Amino acid sequence: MTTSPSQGRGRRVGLSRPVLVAGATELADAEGLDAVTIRRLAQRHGVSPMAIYAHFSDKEALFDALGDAVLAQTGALEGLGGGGHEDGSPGERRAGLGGGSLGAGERGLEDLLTGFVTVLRAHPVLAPLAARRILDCDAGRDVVESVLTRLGEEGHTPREAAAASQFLLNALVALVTGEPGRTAGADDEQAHAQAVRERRARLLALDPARHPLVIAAADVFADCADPETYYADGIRRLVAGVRVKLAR
Amino acid sequence: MTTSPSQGRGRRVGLSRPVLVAGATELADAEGLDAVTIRRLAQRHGVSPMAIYAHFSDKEALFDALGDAVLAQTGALEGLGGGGHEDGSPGERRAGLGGGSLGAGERGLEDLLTGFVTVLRAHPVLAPLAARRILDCDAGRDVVESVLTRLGEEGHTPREAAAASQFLLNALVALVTGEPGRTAGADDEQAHAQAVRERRARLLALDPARHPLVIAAADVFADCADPETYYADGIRRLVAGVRVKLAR
DNA sequence: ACCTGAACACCGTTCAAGT
DNA sequence: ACCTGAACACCGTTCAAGT
Repeated sequence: MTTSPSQGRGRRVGLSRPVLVAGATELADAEGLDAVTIRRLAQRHGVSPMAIYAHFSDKEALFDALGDAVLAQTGALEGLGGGGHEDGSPGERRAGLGGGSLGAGERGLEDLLTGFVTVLRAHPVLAPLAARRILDCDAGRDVVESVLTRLGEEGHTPREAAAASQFLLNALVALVTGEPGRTAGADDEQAHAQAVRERRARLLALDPARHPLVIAAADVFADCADPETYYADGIRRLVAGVRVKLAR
Repeated sequence: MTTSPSQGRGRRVGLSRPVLVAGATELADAEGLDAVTIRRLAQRHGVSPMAIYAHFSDKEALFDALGDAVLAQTGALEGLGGGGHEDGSPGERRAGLGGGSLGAGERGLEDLLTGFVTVLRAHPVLAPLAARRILDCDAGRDVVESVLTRLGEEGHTPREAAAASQFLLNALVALVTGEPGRTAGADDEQAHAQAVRERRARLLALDPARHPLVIAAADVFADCADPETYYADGIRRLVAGVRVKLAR
């Protein structure tokens, strides 16, 4: 993401964890997670496969690092960990306790989730890896800590807040991985559009007696026409759901 | 799932798609999705790897069939497709139009989602495969059709209902794959308990200045003490979120 | 001390040979 | 016509050999 990676044979000078993570991320973005292979990563950096093991104990460690790297991007966003500088008003931390209405604290939670989902959207195929790592790296825990803080301000008990944060963050990953437009190996715009068209045609060819509503919704299912609205609405619904008072 | 599969060399008599799907499912449940391999599946049924290709064009087709098989289990549940015979009252299909309160139609949607999540929970590692296939097999489309019906009864427009159903079903998969107790290769109870203990200890060892709330919630994050409540609450929140009137 | 090539035990899949 | 074994092009990872 920073500089163009070594091409052809490539110089083997700058081999390091961050460099390899960047290379693996580009590989994943371009060709999917299955393309992220120790051997291909090594080849990409003009090095023997075994050189990778100097930086990652095994493939699982590499994948963990990919998830961690995605989560680390949240640090560059809004006031997550504690040193943010965004548009949100910085002094509303303790406001809106227990309120069910749309008060000041609400905006904070929605902004937080919007920022997180933006990070996940940058590398959709890595989103599941990030989800698995959220409690296993500082950046991920910072996100969770922030969400727990907001939920506590809204009057949730620690247990409730913990369950709710799990719910929220997992659902955000689902939003990203389940985004309608998503096509596995759609490198270019052309292939994507073709896949969407085929998906739509397949739905429209269904038995109208059995699946009338699915057919009527074919356009929505085939492609995500407006991702911004898709995510904004999803987050609105999730936040509203979390605010529901559960019977105990 | 039906009968015990061929063991040892095994008889190669009953080789068929359903038999292979059942074998692959047992393999996935016991050792994870990575253990589902053409070669291991063949060996398990006392047959050459190439014999598998008589029933599935390639590995992707096998995985598709695994997802479809999970979704097919929804047919054995409540009144999903149209010929159900469960506890729910059968005549409330057209009731509760547009109501935002907790009327008759609501119970229907929650029951529907509960049934679906129960099916997914039977084979958690296959849940993502089922999600990808939901619009590509009849059983999956029946579920979607039912959800769309309930949402329409509640006054959603077709577009809204389509987006909401996507949201709901993806979130359910997230609920299952993100269930706290989940441990990758935890065959027995022993290994699971050990993994939970380690996870908890790791959280408790964090810096209390940076992650006080995460530490306080360690128990909730380490294990899902009460799955029934976890899923019931999650579904309640999701349904409530879907009922929210979005500003347009 | 470090990086490497060869090797091992696996993959999915192709293909020509066997019955 | 069907199933198979050998083969090919890949994997992740181990290990002893090179510099």
